[in-house]
Amino acid sequence: MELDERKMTILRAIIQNYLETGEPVGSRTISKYTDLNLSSATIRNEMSDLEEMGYIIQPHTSAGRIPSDKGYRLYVDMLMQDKQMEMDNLKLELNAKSEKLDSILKEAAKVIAVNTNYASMITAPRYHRRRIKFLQLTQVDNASLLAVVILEGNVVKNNLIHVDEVLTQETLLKLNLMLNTFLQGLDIEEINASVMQKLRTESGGYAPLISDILDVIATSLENEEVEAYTSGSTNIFKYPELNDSAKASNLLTALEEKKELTELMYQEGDSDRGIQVYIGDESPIEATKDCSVVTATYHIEEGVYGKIGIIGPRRMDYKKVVGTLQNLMSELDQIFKKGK
Amino acid sequence: MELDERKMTILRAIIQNYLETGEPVGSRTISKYTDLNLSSATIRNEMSDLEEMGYIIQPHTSAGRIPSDKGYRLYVDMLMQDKQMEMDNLKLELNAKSEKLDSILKEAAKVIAVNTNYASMITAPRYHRRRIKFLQLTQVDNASLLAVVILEGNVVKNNLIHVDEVLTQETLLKLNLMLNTFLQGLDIEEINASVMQKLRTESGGYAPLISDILDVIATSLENEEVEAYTSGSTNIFKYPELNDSAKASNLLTALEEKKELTELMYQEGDSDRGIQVYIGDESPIEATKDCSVVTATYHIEEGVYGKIGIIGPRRMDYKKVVGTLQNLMSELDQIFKKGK
DNA sequence: ATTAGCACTCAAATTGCCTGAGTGCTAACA
DNA sequence: TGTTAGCACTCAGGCAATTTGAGTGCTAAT
Repeated sequence: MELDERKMTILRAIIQNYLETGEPVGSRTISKYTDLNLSSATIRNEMSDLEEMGYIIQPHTSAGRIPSDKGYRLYVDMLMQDKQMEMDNLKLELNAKSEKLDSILKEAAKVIAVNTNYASMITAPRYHRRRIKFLQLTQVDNASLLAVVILEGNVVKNNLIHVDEVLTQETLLKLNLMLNTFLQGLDIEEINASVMQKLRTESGGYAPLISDILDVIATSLENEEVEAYTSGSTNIFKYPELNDSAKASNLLTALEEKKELTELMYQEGDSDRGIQVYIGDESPIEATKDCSVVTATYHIEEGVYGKIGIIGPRRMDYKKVVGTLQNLMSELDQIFKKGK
Repeated sequence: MELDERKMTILRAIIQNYLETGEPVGSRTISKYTDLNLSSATIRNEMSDLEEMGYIIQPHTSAGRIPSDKGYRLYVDMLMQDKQMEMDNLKLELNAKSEKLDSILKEAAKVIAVNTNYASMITAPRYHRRRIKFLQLTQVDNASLLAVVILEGNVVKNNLIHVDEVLTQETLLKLNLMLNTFLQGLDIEEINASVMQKLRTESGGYAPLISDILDVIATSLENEEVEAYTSGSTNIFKYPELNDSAKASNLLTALEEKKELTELMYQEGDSDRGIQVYIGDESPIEATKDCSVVTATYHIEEGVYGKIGIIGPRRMDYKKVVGTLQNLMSELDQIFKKGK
């Protein structure tokens, strides 16, 4: 059987109607809805065909039809082809003077959630391949040193390190110089045993201190779970089909834990494949089997990028979501470019 | 009418039973439950009295009784009097080497949520009256300065500031020295116009830069919404009485927004009144009208403290919750004392 | 190829009935 | 005078029967 023009029109009508109402849609509705001027009976025949082909489903005999995952998939693929999305013009309202990564991200998550009425999540750029740009030790008081590490992309990490002795200004200066000389430009994985060994011998009497410092820096950078911010998770209550307590609880737990979702977002290998859409069972993780997830990538610079995700019901307004994401992506790209 | 010993026993029995089951409790249950050896009929009479006094409520004719807010209140007050709480011994598993405030707090929130099976929230210590301990500018690259501010309690804040010119090492050193001399030991509110004026004149050619810097520092410290972390918000699904979608949605929104809850926690003026319990309508905020909220204070040092809150159903296991909070409070107090 | 008509199906809402838990009251008892 | 047994009454919740209405599939006519 062939998926001709008319069948497509009908399918699209079914999907769009279902997106709006969330109720199974019947033949009569379609007959009025479209401008095909066909009677409900004809539509019925076509719908029967569409069902046979697997694009729509009858939840039970004598109910209307709803799109299957396959149907959604077709619809989404069509959408993605005509790139011309209408975008509402969203703006991040940010404190321009000082750029704080996390507040940008939080804001972005919120903007998305509010605009789309779905749940959103955004991950901080991944440390992976992020290089050390600058590094500094400072004596804060008798017992503690402050270690500040700035990574490419101007991500700042700081750690307090407890020490037993007070270091002189001179020693600190020496240590700082040394640390920077040896570590600048390296990414975390490149700080291997040989580099560390060299540092230790160079440091003269301060080998144990250096070890400590490297240790703290390394663990604080490595152990870093990818930071992630969610927003609008309660939006899911707006969609009755997610609104039974078991499903809602699962989803909310996933949103609270974030870990699994982060994996989902990064799971397509490391490359940036633009906007990805997971419909229902297509998703590799259990928690979102009843939802759709749309993810996108934003860039800070070569090899440093983060992800944005939108989680909503299967009958998500894909058009709007994709548009919003594209918009936000470019907005973020711009912000980070300016920051450089 | 008087609330004699026997009535108290019965009331306590009713509450305890209701805490366990969540179902209205009837006279027969109590007759068996307590060791008073009274028939259900007698209990009925007593219950009728208790209801008249407002300690218990009948959700509908011919159902059992449930505690009223007044009843809970009495129960909680009694609890608070015999301080001897059993505490399960919870331990924060923390990376001992570097102490990062936010990870301690996150961990604490989680520990509470897991231990109690309620939702928890913890706020970072309030900046209020927090003094500047140390302050440093560093040139990161051609276009940006890094400003690190360490506050009492070893809370570290950092900000990148964009500049147009490259400063020499010497200038930086001078600026740093100056900033520290003038600002050390001040709290945010003490940085007033006169201090700023003095700084500007002292700085010679760098007045505009200084203004910028002060601006960034001040706004970043002032605008800081009190940071707050929540955990276990999905625990509320475990309690059927909160589990209808309207209530759940409200509560979860409040937990996500955090703002209102933060206000609740700090609303009792600034002093530390130990453990506070808000039962149902006693709470000043709308979102928790169907819940109980228990808050406690932990201390970092004089005048610097944060709050912990537990949000659960009215029939919360107050005994356990209060115990857990006391335990955690002392645990936190200890951690921060060690850190000093 | 399209349509009107009709019989059929099934979920959801409505109704009525029953049951069991629980109460309040009264009269009897210690 | 406080306690208890007994009984009538209430009401939520569960269950089954019934109705309703939206929607389908099929067939015969156009």
